[in-house]
Amino acid sequence: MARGKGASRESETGTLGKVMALLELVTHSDGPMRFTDILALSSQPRGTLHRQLVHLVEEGLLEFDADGRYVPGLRLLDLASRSWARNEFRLITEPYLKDLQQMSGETVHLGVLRGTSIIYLDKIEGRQSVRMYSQIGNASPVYCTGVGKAALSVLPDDAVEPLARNLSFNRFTPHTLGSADALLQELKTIRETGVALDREEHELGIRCVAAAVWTVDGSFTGGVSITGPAYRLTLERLEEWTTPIKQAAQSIMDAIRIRLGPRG
Amino acid sequence: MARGKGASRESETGTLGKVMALLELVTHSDGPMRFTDILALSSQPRGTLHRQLVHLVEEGLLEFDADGRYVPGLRLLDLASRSWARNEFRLITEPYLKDLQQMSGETVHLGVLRGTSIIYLDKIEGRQSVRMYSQIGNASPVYCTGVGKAALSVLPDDAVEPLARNLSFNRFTPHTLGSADALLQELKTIRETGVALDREEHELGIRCVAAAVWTVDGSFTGGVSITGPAYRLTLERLEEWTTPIKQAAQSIMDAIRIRLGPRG
DNA sequence: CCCGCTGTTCCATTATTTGGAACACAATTT
DNA sequence: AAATTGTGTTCCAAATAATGGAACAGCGGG
Repeated sequence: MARGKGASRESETGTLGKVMALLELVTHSDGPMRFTDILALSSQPRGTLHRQLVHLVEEGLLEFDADGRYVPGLRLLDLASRSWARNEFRLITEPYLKDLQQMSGETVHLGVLRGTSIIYLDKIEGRQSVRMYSQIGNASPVYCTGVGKAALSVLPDDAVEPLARNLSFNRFTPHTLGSADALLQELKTIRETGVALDREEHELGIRCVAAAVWTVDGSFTGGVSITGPAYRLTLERLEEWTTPIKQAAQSIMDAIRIRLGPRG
Repeated sequence: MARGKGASRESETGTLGKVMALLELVTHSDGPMRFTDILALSSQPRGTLHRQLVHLVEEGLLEFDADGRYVPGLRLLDLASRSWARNEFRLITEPYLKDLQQMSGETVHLGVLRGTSIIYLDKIEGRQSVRMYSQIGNASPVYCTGVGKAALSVLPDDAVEPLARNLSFNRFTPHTLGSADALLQELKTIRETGVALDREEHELGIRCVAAAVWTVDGSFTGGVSITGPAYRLTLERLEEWTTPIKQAAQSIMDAIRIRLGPRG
């Protein structure tokens, strides 16, 4: 009942919430974790922690490797592949992504806003696309990705402000936006031009142009982007692509409206 | 304590088990489900079911779309992408898969046995690899895939028998093996030749050669395969590839042994 | 042989889940 | 328009599962 405006991380979902926090802990770590590693990070008594881990392993969400360390389980893959294969927005968007890819020759992404992250829902690469999963599903910060900034630019003001204020700005490169004010300022420009640029803000040598894609009912807030190495994606190039990417975003939104009715 | 030999689906993992069963139900359905749809399939009282769904939604494992239907949540993507990116066996195997792909020009898979399914851990396609996720993470039956049969062929006898007896054989094509006996018979041949063939047993027009990859401690049982359209993968072609694929499997097992110590 | 580190088990206490029933609300039928 | 059926949501005492402290086991090193 007491769901605040989003200040403190409250409302643990009973047992499930605790177990998921644990799963997230192990999944987001850099490598396999031993019991003690987890114990140190989880602020739970040993007995409890142990039982929760056993449950997660029994469910296949974690695995207990031969060296006695916990690693993410493969059941997650199965669940996720179905989640992805059936995603409505991804299915609708797919052909437009392909068009953008062909037009530009560069890598094209579809991302969606979840909390303070962008989750990449799809990715289409130029030639030999080898490592796809490495990007799809990845959660990246909103404030240093083209799709992230584009998505924020179409949120209502009363939603953007608090979200921006709550971010912790990690300086990935010298160009990364470093404060809520800087971000809000940039969003103004994005609203005027209709496209968001990532000028090596997340990774040095990588630039991108993005346009927002959203539904009025808020069920989807995200964007599409064209990404590539800075030496190919000169500022002139990016400029050239602003029109096609805005058109693509518009076409996608039209398609969503047709497929999903008046919600869009 | 009472973990039977695998006869009846026992040992619900307390609350987590029930909730995961629910998540699986929704995730494995053909499309979005309404509350009532789920209620009909879940044999739980409305109140309970409702709260569980709310919890799953709060955790991002399910989403409640604008039409009031439940769909798999995107948090699964994030969890899975990390599970995949870090998977030890996949990382070790990757270069060998690439070699096989280059040698054959066809699609190459890495799969691992989980229960009575093969989960595809990796896939490398020839040219434009567009739909990757659609295969990675997918769980396919053991008895009608090359990787599945190869994996079974290296299990100890006392493990194969009960597993085979418990399968329900779904006839995907006229060539699908239809009984435990047929499967066990085929496994004999596979043990002799060292490779497993899929002669359009899962999908008409698709053939594959596979070789098993496993560790003696049982922490990995799976295989690699080369898959493609029947008109290109003639029986002579498959024959040609038996040696390279067996060599690749052996190299992978050597690499595992080196990386993981004497476990392999 | 003893010590310290790691992981596992036990069980009374405590908190959460359960599930029946009542409550809303909308769409359909009479 | 009123009644009915179908859907989804809320409530709360009873049943059940999770908790967590402490004791137990195993092992490698000093």
